[in-house]
Amino acid sequence: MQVLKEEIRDKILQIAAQEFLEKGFQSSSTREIAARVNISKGNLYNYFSSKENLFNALLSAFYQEFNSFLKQLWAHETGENFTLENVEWMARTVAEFIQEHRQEFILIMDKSEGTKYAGFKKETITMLQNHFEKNLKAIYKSRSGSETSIMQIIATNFLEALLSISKNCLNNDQVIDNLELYLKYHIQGVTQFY
Amino acid sequence: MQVLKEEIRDKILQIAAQEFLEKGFQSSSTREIAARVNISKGNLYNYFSSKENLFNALLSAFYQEFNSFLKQLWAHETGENFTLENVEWMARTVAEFIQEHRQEFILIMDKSEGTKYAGFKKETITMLQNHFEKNLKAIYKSRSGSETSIMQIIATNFLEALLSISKNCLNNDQVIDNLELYLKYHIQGVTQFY
Amino acid sequence: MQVLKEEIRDKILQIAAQEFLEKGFQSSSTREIAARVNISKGNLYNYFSSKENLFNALLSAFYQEFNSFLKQLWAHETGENFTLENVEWMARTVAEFIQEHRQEFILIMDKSEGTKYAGFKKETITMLQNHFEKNLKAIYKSRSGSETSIMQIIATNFLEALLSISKNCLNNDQVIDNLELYLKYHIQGVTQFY
Amino acid sequence: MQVLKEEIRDKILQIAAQEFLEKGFQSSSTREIAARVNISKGNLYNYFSSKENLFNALLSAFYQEFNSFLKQLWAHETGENFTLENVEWMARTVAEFIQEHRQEFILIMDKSEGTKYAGFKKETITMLQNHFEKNLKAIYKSRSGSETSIMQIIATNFLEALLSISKNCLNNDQVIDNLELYLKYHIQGVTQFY
DNA sequence: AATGAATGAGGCTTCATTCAT
DNA sequence: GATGAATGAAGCCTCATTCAT
Repeated sequence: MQVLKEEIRDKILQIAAQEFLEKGFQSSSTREIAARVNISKGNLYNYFSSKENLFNALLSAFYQEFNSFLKQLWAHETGENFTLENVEWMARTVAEFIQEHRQEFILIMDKSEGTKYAGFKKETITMLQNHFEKNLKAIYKSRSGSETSIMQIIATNFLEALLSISKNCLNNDQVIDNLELYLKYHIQGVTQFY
Repeated sequence: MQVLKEEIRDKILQIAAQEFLEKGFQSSSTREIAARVNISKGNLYNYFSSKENLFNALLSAFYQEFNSFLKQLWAHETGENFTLENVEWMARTVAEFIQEHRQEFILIMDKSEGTKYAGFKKETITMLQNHFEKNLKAIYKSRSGSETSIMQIIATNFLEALLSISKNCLNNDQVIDNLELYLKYHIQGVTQFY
Repeated sequence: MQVLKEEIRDKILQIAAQEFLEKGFQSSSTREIAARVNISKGNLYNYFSSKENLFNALLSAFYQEFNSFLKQLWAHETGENFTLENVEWMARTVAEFIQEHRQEFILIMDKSEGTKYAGFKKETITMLQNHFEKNLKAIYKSRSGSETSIMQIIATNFLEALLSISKNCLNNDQVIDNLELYLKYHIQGVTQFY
Repeated sequence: MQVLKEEIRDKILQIAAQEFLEKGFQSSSTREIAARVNISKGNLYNYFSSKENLFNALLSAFYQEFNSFLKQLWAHETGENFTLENVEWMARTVAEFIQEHRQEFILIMDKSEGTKYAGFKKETITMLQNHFEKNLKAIYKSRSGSETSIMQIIATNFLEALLSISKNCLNNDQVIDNLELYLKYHIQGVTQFY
């Protein structure tokens, strides 16, 4: 029954990802993961030193990449963001990223309650919101600190759209297609505020 | 004694709603709820036969109402859905509904992991999607069962927008304001598809 | 089988004390304690919120008392410490204290590795050592910080003598007898250093 | 290969001794020992068939030696035990022994909880006690089996003094110095009982 | 109806030891 | 001999639920 270490490690990561995706971090159990991997509870800890650690192993690389990715995205912005060219470029860029990081994106945004990434979704939405609020017509700006801005809602939407695409799209073309359509929808909807 | 019982039952429901809203179903504990209600753990089970049962009690009425509400909403649709008048009416109607059912809406959509309502959000999105897909230009229709339609994404967005508003808006005016803005954004974005 | 709460609580404390005395804190197990008390693991935690907490419950009162006791003891010192009268008084005082706190004294001094009391023995010995080093002939004083003073050894001895008596003496008379003898031994042995 | 084996075996023993001294038998882990020796956990079991076995290997030789040493010590006793000469001889003899067997002495007396040597300290104290009780004035003799003799306490002290010196003294001169001082203290204190 | 003690399964984790390679 | 993956019992603790009172 001796199996190569890499194989088992990969299988753990794969099954853990499935479990976490299905139930979220808190509701997943190491016992269940070990059982599905077909190893003993104890052996799991030869590969990952804790449940949270196992979760992090799925995300730490992604975390770095995602932040770089966002920077790169904002950097590309010019005065003419909504040209056809630009939208297409953005759709392709984001689509590629999503395609490669489907699982991680969902995990970090939607399944990380109880881990150090728990607040990441909110942070990202706030970042998007701040970004969206630049150049906003004065009339639509959030009036006082405690009030909700329409841009918070739209930023949430934006992230949820990416999540939705991550959850449901299987191949790259689909992702690009849907993203482009979504961006058109978003841009057309959003122009009235600028 | 009947009166007393009703009081306790109501208080349990109220506190339980708070707990579930804060922590979600799985991470809430009957112990904590009983403690905050100021009754014994045992007595809780005289009112609700299980934790899930208590959760359901918060939602069963809402579940019916929500479905009726949606039907009523669709029923009102005419050929001219996107008139100013219509949008305003819809914003007011939905705002009123949200205002009255804030808690239940958030609970059923976002805090029901581990209960029989766990899949309700997905179902609702599918229902919205189907609705949105009526009258859609042929070119945008989802091509096969397993593929994602742009309308699935937009339906997700729609629901998330309502959730975001539910979570963040405190008074009715705010809800209406934000809903109207969101609907404008949504409609303007969406018209290209029809 | 329903038993009064106090009875169970007392039985837990009693059995826990036995276990801790036999094996020390670290090597004792909550499972074993619960089994010997004849309750479930879970029920133990209705009475004490953790293993360390259970240990502390055995000692917290004693900890206060012991410190007061030492202060009281030092306060009584005069220039003529080694009079027959004084020694007898001290023997009686300490004997009484030990008689009442046999278990706690042993637990805190010898069985507390892994708890917040782990360092208490060392601290107490240092305190005794400092006390003994007052009025010491210059020649016997510890020469540099890192070297051992004979008074450290004698302080250790002093504490171990009390421990030995705690562990082995059953009735009050015995305790007094042995303490008096020990004090004579100690004093006669120690005078040469002053 | 024989040479290699011996080297590893020795290194295991050396590191194990350090670990056991630091943490005691129960709290030391084979994993840590193997890691510090730079061999695999599995290989450790080629040299020692269990954790306890490894502990025993550190002590079995010493166990014999210690008993011989005590016999030799007692054998040297004459009617005039407390002459300056005698005390100096004893201090030197014991000091030499301690200096050579520091680790083993501490291990067997203070770090053997959970091994077959757990009771050795008590046994040794009893042996010392019996020795000290020879020639004791009748009045001080322990009266019945279950009662404590002052000599039990003093024997405990004696052993603890040796332990204290073992733990704290670094070079031979210090050991001799402190032992001599302790013996003076002990003898001067003890003569009253004879 | 009310209490809260009691249960037992399950949660995460560690560790001595075994065993296939 | 050597490796280190694998095991499984045990460790501490939590929690929904039941039950004697």
